[in-house]
Amino acid sequence: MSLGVVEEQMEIYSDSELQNFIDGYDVHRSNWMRYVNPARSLAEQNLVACQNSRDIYFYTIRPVEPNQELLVWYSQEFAQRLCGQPSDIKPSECKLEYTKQHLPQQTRLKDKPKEEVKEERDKEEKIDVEMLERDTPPDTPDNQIMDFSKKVEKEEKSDRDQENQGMAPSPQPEHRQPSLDLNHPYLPGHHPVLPSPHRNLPLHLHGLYSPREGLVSSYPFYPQSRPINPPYQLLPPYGPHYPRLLLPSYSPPFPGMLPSRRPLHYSSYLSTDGLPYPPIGQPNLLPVSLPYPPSSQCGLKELTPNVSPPRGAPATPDLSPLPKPSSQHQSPEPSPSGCEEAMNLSLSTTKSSTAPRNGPGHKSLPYPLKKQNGKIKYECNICLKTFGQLSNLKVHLRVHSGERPFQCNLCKKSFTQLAHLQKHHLVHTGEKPHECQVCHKRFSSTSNLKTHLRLHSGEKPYQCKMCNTKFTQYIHLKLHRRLHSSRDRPYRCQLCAQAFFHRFSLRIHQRSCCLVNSSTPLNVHMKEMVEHFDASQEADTLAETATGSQVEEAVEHWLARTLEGEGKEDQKEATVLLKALTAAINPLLSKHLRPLSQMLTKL
DNA sequence: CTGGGGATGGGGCCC
DNA sequence: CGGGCCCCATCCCCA
Repeated sequence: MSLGVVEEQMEIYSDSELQNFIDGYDVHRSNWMRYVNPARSLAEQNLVACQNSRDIYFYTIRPVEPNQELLVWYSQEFAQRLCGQPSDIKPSECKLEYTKQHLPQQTRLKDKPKEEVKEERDKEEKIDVEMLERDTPPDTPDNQIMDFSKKVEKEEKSDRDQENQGMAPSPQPEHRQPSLDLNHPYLPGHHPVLPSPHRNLPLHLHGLYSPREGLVSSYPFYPQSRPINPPYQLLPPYGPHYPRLLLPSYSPPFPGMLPSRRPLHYSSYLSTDGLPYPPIGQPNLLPVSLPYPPSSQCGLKELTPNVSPPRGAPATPDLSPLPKPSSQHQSPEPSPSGCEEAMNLSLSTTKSSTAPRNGPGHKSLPYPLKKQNGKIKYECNICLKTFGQLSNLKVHLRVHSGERPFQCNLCKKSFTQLAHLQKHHLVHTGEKPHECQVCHKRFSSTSNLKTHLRLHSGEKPYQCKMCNTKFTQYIHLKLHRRLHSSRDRPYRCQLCAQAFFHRFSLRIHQRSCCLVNSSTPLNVHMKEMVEHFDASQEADTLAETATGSQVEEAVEHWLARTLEGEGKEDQKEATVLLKALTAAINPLLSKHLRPLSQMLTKL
């Protein structure tokens, strides 16, 4: 096998109905045909394909040596034969649709009048041979291949008949190098295309469809208005926080293997356990791209193309992560229609079944939808945050992608939002538009003014729960807390090593939260409460020899003070905790401790 | 150590 | 859908 195994998926349509389907993805179901690749030239081919009715046959035209790649040259003759078979499909009605996302717009060809005639004939009946392709790192085991294929899209009329060999970029030596493939099979739509003819040309279709024959290609992510040369030439490096492996929106090759979607993080895919896909042999060789599109032109106006590219590569919508499996396709059968449906769990497809399929978003909505309280929420697939508006999510995604489209032309700092850049400009101008009405001191930001206003109002919203010291700024409270943690705590629990200032605190701790499963959230909360009480004024004023009832009284007092102004839910929870605490404090109540602990655990 | 201010990040929401 | 505005949170620096 040469570098870059290309596996194909071929679909034969008649009257827009899937008639036959050859699946080369499922290693368990496919045969040798999955290893058939497109030849780059006529001379290279060692395999010839032909269609007979709804079947596709391949035969060798020369000896195929071991480890030699199976290569098919889809010649013009083949196209004619394909359409001319005595099937129920008339030759003149043959149409092949082919789309590659990363096909550059340059490869499109101008319409030719002949094609229009053909289009008329297309209306009667047609064959759609969909070829899906994926590139695989050369040494990726077959059973460890992720589906990088890009499903063929229907094209709009204007996109039809635009391709022929002559105007396509001249073939170059094939670059089936991992370094390319690993980064770019899912180049964002506005990103450039790899130099490889494998990307630049619909290699499968070399010679298969001349313009006369109505080769149809559509590049839904390369709208005509989109500049050919994108501002960012290559996928920029990613921040370490960003998942190296992101899934395309394309449905999995093994739908039945999909686990329940919830909760599903990207990390889930990275895990070796319960992979929805076959294990990935070499994750580093997998395509790296973002699951979401950039905010299209948004922000780019702020950045000239030659400035440092965003760290996160914007991606096309169909780079979205896996759509959530729906109940409609529980079948493990990897049918193409199933794939389609899985992909169609998208906003765009819910709009209208008659909507053109060629636009971005046809295949999948890169923004998983969620319903919360009857309202549609857009969920970030990376951190699972939800947003009420799609635009908010899009902006948020820059956090993960590292995209910072708004750059200051003075200091070259870049920002995720235009508003942030605008605020930043005040640094350079020295402008302080926000004035304190009390002391007339001016501030550059409203938030800083608000913080300042607390000085006048005396408001100190940040209070240390351990010592009740209040602060105007949260950062001050955080710094203050370090003091508590640095103090010596002589009483250490032998079970969990937690230390306390007071012996009675240790006693409460050992009789309550350390007795039950310490990993339950409520128990963790309880541990914190004991810890806070231990550092409180009430605890400090208690003698180490205090009786159980005295400790209990101090706890109640501390809790009441702490809960001042807290919400009812917090108070209710605290009440439960208090019962547990007092039970632990008072030996007479200790007999109730176990059921109480069990109750807490269940909570 | 506390407190004040500057600067920035990021989300919500309206237009 | 994106821009604009507002808000809160956070970090850093310095007195």
